[in-house]
Amino acid sequence: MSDPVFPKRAVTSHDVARHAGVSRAAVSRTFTPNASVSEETRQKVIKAANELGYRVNYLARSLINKRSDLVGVVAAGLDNPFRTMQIDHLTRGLLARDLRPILLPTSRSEDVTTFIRQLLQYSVSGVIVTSDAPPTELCEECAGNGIPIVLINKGENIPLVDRVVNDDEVAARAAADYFFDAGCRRLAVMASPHLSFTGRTRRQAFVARAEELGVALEVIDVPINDYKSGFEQGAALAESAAEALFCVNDYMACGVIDALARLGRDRDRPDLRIIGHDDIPQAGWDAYRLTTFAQACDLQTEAAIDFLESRIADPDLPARLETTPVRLVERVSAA
Amino acid sequence: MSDPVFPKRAVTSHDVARHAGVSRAAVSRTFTPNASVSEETRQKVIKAANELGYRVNYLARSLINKRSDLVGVVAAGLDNPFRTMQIDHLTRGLLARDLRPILLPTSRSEDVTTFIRQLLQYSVSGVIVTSDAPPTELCEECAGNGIPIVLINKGENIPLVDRVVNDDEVAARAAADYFFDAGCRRLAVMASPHLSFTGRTRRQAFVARAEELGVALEVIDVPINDYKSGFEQGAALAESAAEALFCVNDYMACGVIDALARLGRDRDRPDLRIIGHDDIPQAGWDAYRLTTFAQACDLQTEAAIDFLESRIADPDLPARLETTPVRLVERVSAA
DNA sequence: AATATTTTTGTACACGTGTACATTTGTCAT
DNA sequence: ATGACAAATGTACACGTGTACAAAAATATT
Repeated sequence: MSDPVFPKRAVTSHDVARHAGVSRAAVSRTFTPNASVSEETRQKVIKAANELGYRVNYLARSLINKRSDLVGVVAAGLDNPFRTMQIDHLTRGLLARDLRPILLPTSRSEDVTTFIRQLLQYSVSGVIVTSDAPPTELCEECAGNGIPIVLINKGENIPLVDRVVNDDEVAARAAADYFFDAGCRRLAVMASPHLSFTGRTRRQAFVARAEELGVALEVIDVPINDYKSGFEQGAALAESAAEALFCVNDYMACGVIDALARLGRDRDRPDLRIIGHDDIPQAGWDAYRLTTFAQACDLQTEAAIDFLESRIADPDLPARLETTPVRLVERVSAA
Repeated sequence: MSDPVFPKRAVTSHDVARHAGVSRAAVSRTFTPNASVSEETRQKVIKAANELGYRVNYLARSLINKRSDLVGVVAAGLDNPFRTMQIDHLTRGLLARDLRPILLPTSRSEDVTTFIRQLLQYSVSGVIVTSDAPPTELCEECAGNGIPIVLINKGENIPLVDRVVNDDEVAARAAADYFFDAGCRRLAVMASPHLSFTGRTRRQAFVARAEELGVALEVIDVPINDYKSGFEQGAALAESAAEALFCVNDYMACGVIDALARLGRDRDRPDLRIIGHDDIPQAGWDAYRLTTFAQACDLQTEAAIDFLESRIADPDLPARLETTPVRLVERVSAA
C-alpha cells in the first residue's frame, strides 16, 4: 500500500520518443525495415527503447498495415500421427519466417467455414488448410479480402487458391510395381472411398496400375482410414488370397499388422506384404517396421509459405500447384 | 478491364452506420455484449451489416480493449503422442470459449522466452505453457503487463503464476502398490533424472513407495523419456531380475515392450509386468495393450482456461494450484 | 560560394473500433 | 399537463502505430 501503483500502461513509441529526444516518427522508423533514419538517431532510439522496455504493439501496427503476421492453420483431427508431423513442420516453418500460427482443429465440416470467417477478422496474412477443403465460395470471400489460402493435399481446383499436393499417384503406382516385381500377382488395397482426397487418389492410382499390370485385385472399403478400421478389416483379410496389401496410410496399416499378429502371423516374417504411406513415427517402431512412402513435409511447408508470401505481394496471381515427391522407406513389412 | 475494380476496402462500422441510417456508435453497441441499444436499431444494424457483409475488426477492437482473444500455447516437441493429445484438448477448449490458440512448438529452452516476448506484442489474453517452464523473470514480465500465465505439469512455484498438475504422486504410488499386490518383490523404474518435471516426480514417488513397501528396486536412467530410450534400455532389462517395471510415460514404455518382444518375449503373456503413464492412443493398440494411468486432459484444459479467465478479471490473485486425478486403465501389460 | 540534389526529420492524418459524456427521447407517476 | 426518471442516441476522444507531405538539414555539383 505504501508504493504507489501506477496504472500498468504499456510503454508506447511516444514514451520512447520523448525519452530519446526525437519525434515519434523517428521511433516508428527505427523499428520499420527499410525506413529512412540516420544511424545516429537510430542508436538513440534503440537505447531509449531498451531502457524503457519498449516493444512494438503488433495490433496497432497490423491495423495500419491491414495484415497481422498471423496465419491460420486449419487441420482435421490430430488422431492420425501424420497430421501431427504436418502441423509440427508447418508451425515451425511459419515461426522461422516470423509468422505466428493460429491452430484450428476441426471436426465437423461447418467448423472450417466458421473458423476461417473468424480469421478474417484478425486480418490474418494467410490461411493454410489441411482438413476438409473449405467451400469455393469461402475461398472467394478470402480472395476478395486479399487473404491468401493454400490447400495442402486437397483436390479442388479453385481460381485464386494455391495448392501443395503430395505425389500420391507416383507412390501408389510404385507400390503396385514393388509388389509385382517381388512376384505378387494377387494384390489388395485398403481405403475409404469417401473422405480424404489423398486416400482416394492413392486408391485409384493403385487400382489403375494393378489393371495395367494385369494382376488380380481386391479392393477393401473402410469407413475411415484409421487404426480401428485397419484392425477390423485386417482380420477378414487373413482369409483372403491376396499376397500383398497397399494401405493408403500408415495409421491404418498399423491396425492391419496388429490384426494379423493377433491371428498368429509373425511380425518378423510377414506372409502378407504390406506397404503404407506417410512414414509416421510408429512405422519405424519395432512392432511394425512398415515399408512406406514418406511425404516431403519440409518441402510442403516451404512451398505453402512461399505461396502465401508471393500471393501477399500479388493477390491476383493465377492458382498454382506444387507437387512434392515421395520417398520409399523400406523396412520389413513388404519383404 | 471493363469493370472498375474498386479498392478492396473492408467494410467498416462507418459504412454500416450510414447504410442503416444510424450513428457509428449504434453499430458498435450492437456488436458489443451488454451495451445499450434498442431492439429496433439493433435489428436495423444487423440487417445492414448482413447486406454489406460487415464483420467486426478484432485488431481494432483489441487495440481498445488492450487484449486480443489470442492465447499462446507453448508446447515442447510434438513427438510424444501425449503432447498431441494435450494440444488437441487445449486448442478445442480455447476455441469453444472464443479464444484463439497461437501454437508455439519449442525445441531449445531460449525459444520459450523469445516466443512469449513476441506474444506480449499481440496483447494476448494469456499464455499456457506445457514445455520447459519459462524463467521466473519472464513470468514477472508477463504479470507486469497483466498477462496471465498458466503452467501445466510444471514444478516451479511462482508468485502470480497458476499451475495445473497431474496427480503424479498418486499414480506412481498406485503403480508400486499394484505390482506389490500382484506379488512382485523386485521392482524397476525407468526415467530421465533430468528434464520433465512430471517424469522426475513420478520417479521419486515410485522410489519412495517401493522403499516403504520394503521391496528391491532397480532405477534405470535414460537421457530422454522417449521410444528410442525405452527400446535401447529395454533390452538390457531382459537380463535384470526385476519382475515389474514402471515407465514414467507410455511413449517410452512402447519402446520397452518392443525391445522385449524382439528378444522373443510373448506380447500376450508378458513375464515382466509393465505400467506406463498418460494413456496415449498407442497404449491401446494391440501390439502394446499397455496398462497405464490416464491423465484428465479435459479437466486440465478446463482448469487452465478457468485460471486464465479469472486472472484476467483480477490479475493480482494469489498463485493457484489445481491437481487433476489419474485413472488406471488396465490392459494386459501388467497382468 | 552558390545552387541542385539527396537524406533526414517533424507534423498531421489515417487505420477501425469502444465508450465517457452530454443530449435527446421515451415512460410513468403525480 | 408536468416533472422525475430511465433508456437510447450521437459526439468526440482514445487506443498505438505507419507514412504522405513538407520542411529542414546534409551532401554533391557547378
